[in-house]
Amino acid sequence: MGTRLADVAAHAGVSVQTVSNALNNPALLKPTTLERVLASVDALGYAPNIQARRLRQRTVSTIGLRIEPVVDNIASSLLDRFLHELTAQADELGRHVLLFTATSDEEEVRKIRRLQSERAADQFVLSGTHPGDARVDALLEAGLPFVAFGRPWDASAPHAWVDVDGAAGTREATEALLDAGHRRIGFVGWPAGSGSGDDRRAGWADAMRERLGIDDAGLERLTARSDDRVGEAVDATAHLLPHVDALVCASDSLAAGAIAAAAPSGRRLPVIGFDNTSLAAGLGFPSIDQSLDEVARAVHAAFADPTSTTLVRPRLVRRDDTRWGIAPVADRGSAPS
Amino acid sequence: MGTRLADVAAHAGVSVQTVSNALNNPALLKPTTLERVLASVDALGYAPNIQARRLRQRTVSTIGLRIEPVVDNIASSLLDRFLHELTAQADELGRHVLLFTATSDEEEVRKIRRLQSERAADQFVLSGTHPGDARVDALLEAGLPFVAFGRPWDASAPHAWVDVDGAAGTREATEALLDAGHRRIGFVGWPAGSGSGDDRRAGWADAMRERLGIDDAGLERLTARSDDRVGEAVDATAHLLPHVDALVCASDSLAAGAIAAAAPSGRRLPVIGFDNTSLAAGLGFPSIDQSLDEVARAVHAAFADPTSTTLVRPRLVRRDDTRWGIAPVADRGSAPS
DNA sequence: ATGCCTGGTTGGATCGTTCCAATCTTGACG
DNA sequence: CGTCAAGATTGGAACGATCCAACCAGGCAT
Repeated sequence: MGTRLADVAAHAGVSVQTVSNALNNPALLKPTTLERVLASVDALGYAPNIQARRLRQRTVSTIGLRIEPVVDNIASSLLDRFLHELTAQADELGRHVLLFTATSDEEEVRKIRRLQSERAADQFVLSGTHPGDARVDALLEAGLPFVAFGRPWDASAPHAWVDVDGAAGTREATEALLDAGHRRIGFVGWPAGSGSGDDRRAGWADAMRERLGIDDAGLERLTARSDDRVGEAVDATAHLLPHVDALVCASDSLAAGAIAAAAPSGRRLPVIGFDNTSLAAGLGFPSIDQSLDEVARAVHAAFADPTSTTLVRPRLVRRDDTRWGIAPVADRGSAPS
Repeated sequence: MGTRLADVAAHAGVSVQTVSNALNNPALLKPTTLERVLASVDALGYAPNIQARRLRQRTVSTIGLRIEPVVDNIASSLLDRFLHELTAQADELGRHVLLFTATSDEEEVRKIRRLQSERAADQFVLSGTHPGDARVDALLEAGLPFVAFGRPWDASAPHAWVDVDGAAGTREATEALLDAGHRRIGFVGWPAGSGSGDDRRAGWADAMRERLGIDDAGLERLTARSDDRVGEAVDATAHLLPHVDALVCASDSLAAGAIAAAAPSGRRLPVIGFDNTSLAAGLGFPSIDQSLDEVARAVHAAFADPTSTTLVRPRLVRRDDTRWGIAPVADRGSAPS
């Protein structure tokens, strides 16, 4: 509990500084002294007072991360998983993760400023960057060290970022369906202009263009758009269903909506979601997983190298659950002709 | 950035101590000085160095909380929501939340010890306490300040805790179904012996006994049990379906399984889940919500009063979504005779 | 022997705040 | 007009670590 460096020093018969060196710079000590000191350290169960260290070193190695207030939506689970990975890895790197909440981007920037100036955190992660994001420029201008989870849509200066290659994910999903014999593969996405939504559609579109030679007009006819809610997606996909034999979706909510829309007909329609949330796991449909462990790894690395930029490749998680009339991806039997 | 108490003091023409008092104990100052000092404070944009304060005060007002490593399950989302609430309220109380991960209860205790002795956190939340939980006794013995989220199943000494009254929740759900005219209301739960699982079943059982006079044998015939996975729940509820006209479930996963099992028949069967996770929101079935905001509030309060024990009442969230053949709770039309 | 260098070790100052006790004001009152 | 108490302000010592520069022993060259 209350053992200080001085106690260990007295116990080992050396100076305070030597004990400090034993822990932080062991190479400086004569091997025999080192051994003796370390023995005293764990004889007394000493652990350094982290606050004192931080005060002296003028660094807190703490990552500040905003989390959203609770809402009844599904999207947040993605950030939660990222948070878990980030924390697990931070443990090993001797970093800490400090959470705070904010209800708007402006408030987030204010709180980051505050945390920085009161030295509660000295590194920040901006998650969910989007086109027109004012946070990036605000932090750049203030000279605050941060890594963005999300590519720079329109930042005025370069900065460290990590993002998931959504297009690569939907492309993989689309090609898996093509390989399984499907041809009329539809896409259910969000309204245009959302950055990552457009990115996800692009992967599907590219694959369809390349492999089947479909033109833009044709692609548009295979596309449905809806806000990210199951209920709305049900309605939005209804008109698309007669014309497709498989679906790639920009999110699991949309996928769930599509499945709900298709269920009454009794058809076996392969549907692939995005983000691999609990919704996909629960309903049992395949989904594209964002590899958040890799994202977290890249974020940690980016704190050391502020010029780093990383695009992580997501991977398709297959599921062979056939409840709800969901057909597994590789189920050739469900592919017409 | 680097403005210190001393800078403010110089600017305002007072001593360092006076500035400190202005911020922490304003009543001590003459109103005119107070005003002058505060003016200097925000003229210079001063924010106290939190590390220095913690070092001096020998207290860090930081709550340590373990989060589970990522797994593909649904249960974790509950803890995540609790985390969000806890954090949001901590912000306002000047507390911080520090996360760490552990893969076993033993590791959790070790890490808590460590965080305590290095003064990284000085308050802890133990979540998901269960019968036979060794963590509680370990922390009690070590004299570490903690609040349990979960009642004390077999702790050897009293301690602060907060829990959700699961029985009250399932009772409310059951009574809502009874009021809607249902009589043969089944229960889908976990294998006996899980503490909170037994608690949730008790609420349903009590209501059925009191209102319909069903005996234990009868209740047992209306019960299905399954591990907390959608797939298993589908199989486990199959035999129950012919004998019930509504279901109360111990979790949303179980509810989703029950709904999946009932879907093929085309029946409109009201199903109520527990925890109000994204699965319930996504599929659109009613669920019992744990009121995690109240839980978080009680946890914060318990840190101030270590003898505090709180049982929070959950509330039924109704949904009138009829996809999947889920009937809304109050839908009399679906209630037979 | 004197000086010099290098590997080990040490003392003292410092990070920025709050605690504690002492000092200075002020005003009321005999 | 001096005394005393309460009110307001202040100086200095902590909190517990690391930084920095200085010290010491001894091996080697001069």
